[in-house]
Amino acid sequence: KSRPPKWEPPRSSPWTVVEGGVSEVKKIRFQPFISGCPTSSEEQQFKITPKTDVRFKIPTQSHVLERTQPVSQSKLEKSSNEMGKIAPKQNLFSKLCKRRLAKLRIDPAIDGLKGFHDIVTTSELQTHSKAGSHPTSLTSDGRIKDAGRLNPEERMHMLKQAGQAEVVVLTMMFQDGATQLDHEQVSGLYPKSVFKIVCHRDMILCVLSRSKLVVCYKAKDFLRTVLLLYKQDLSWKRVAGCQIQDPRVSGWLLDPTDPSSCFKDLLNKHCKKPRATPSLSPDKVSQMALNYLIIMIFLLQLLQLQDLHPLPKIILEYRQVGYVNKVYSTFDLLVSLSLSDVCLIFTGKEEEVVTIHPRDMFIAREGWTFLAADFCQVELRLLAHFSSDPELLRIFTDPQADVFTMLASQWKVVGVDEVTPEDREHAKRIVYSVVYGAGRERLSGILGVNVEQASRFQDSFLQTYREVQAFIQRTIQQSHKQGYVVSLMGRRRLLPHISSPDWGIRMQAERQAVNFVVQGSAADLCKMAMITMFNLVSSSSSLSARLLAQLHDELLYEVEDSQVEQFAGIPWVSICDVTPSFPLCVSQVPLKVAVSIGKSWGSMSELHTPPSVS
DNA sequence: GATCTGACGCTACG
DNA sequence: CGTAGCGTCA
Repeated sequence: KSRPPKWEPPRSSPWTVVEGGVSEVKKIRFQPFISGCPTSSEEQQFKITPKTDVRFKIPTQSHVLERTQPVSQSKLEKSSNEMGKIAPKQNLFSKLCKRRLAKLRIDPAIDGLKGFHDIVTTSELQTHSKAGSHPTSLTSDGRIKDAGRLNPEERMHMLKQAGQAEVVVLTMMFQDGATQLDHEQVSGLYPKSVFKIVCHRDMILCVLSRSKLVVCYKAKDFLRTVLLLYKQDLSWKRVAGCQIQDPRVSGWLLDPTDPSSCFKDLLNKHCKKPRATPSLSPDKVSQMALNYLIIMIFLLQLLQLQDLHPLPKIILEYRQVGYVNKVYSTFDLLVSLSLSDVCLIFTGKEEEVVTIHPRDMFIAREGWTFLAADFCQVELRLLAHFSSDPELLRIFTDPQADVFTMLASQWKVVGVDEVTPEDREHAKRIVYSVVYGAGRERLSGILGVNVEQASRFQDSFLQTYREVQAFIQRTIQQSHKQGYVVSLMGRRRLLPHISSPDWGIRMQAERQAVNFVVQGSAADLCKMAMITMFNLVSSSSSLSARLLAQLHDELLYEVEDSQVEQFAGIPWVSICDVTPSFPLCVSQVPLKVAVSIGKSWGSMSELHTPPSVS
């Protein structure tokens, strides 16, 4: 009887599609689905001595599902029966998946899972066949209509209504007929004029293509699910403009302290405004209610995590093994390993050692290419912008030159050509350390010299870039005065400890102030670029690139091979300053974006250096 | 007994 | 020096 929580305060929403799902971990844990991967029975404790090739497949298994056995109808029913009686509780499995996959930062659901289609089709079939004969809560309610069974005119009518409605409420429906909205909740909210529709594809698309508000519990999951269901003939662009809100989140955003902030309140708040009717007569309420449509989405519990991505299963199996090797006992550790480091794997049997560059594990789909856009030294450039330091600006005027290389050569007193990558990294860390206010001791630790020398270096650095120091002082003063600092796009950071009597605490707050202005602004920049790119791609009819990951100042895209050139040709540098309020367009600091491409993340090579814009 | 939380440690990145 | 994430453990 217990269903997923209804209007509980927002928690970090995992990306589960349907909460609950499989009742027993055992049942799903060991489904053999990779050729070469050991199979197992449910109870049996087993040891796997994986073949090397299996292990190598792990990172590259973006298409594992193609090999997934089609789910049989009987299996469907079995799982649905299990579902019906067991209260959905987040199980170990989903938890694991959540945690592991979060690490990859690559959305597993919208990923290219071609094999998924089979399952989807089956589930749709069952959706429709079951809908008619379905339970009590569905058929007994005359307001519910199965869109799949409507005749064309009726369907047109429904679509029209969906298009006209002021607000559309979406809810997923479970197999026993329960929804994310209580029945009472629904009825109480909109007394007689509510339409419920067991949803149909066109309906969903129609609703999502609207520009008006759509309210949906677990909005993100819903969108993801829809994209997954119709991925074969629906581009995400089609729904890119939809406004879909999760009432929990939205309600919470409206007022985090108000526990009653919920679905109902959200609707009220949203709908009262445009109508501007302070007092609502019963008539008006029902009139308004006509403008709502409640659409139910019938989903099968089949849409479980393990169907979305092969990785969780693999991880689980390897977890069972328990000894990928002595050092890295679980696979997840391998994933979270330093991306720049080399990872050693010792195979169990033989004494053979293989080396893997963790970034190599991420490869583009067939016919696609990774394209990374890196905002070179944004933070330093922003520092130059904020401080207007002539020396620093001068360094950035040459678009070809590498700042840290120059600084390194200056520091080590060697030619620019002689600077090793290590030197460069070294210089980089030193520069940032000094700028952000590292103390003498700390600096000497990083620098690897004694405190005396570190102190000298620090002084000489700040002497060379006088305006930088002035900027730091300015920022600190400002933070003292107003208690907060502001980033480039106006984001504020409050610094409650800025006036602390404790010297240590106060100094820390001051360093944070300086750091935030620069680092926070860099983050603003990157986000602006992401938004601009999103709009650019979604409004383009041809481009199909997807953003895969954002690592600080690098945006990683997956681009169709044929579009690589076009995509790379995008004026990346000007991507950031489309906002009218963006001050950098009048700044004297040129930005630089390095575009690199590669078939795997580990083998990216720079494409070209676009001319900078000043 | 299972689950949540916060401190701490580690890494990467600037 | 700061930020961030994630894992462990009490």
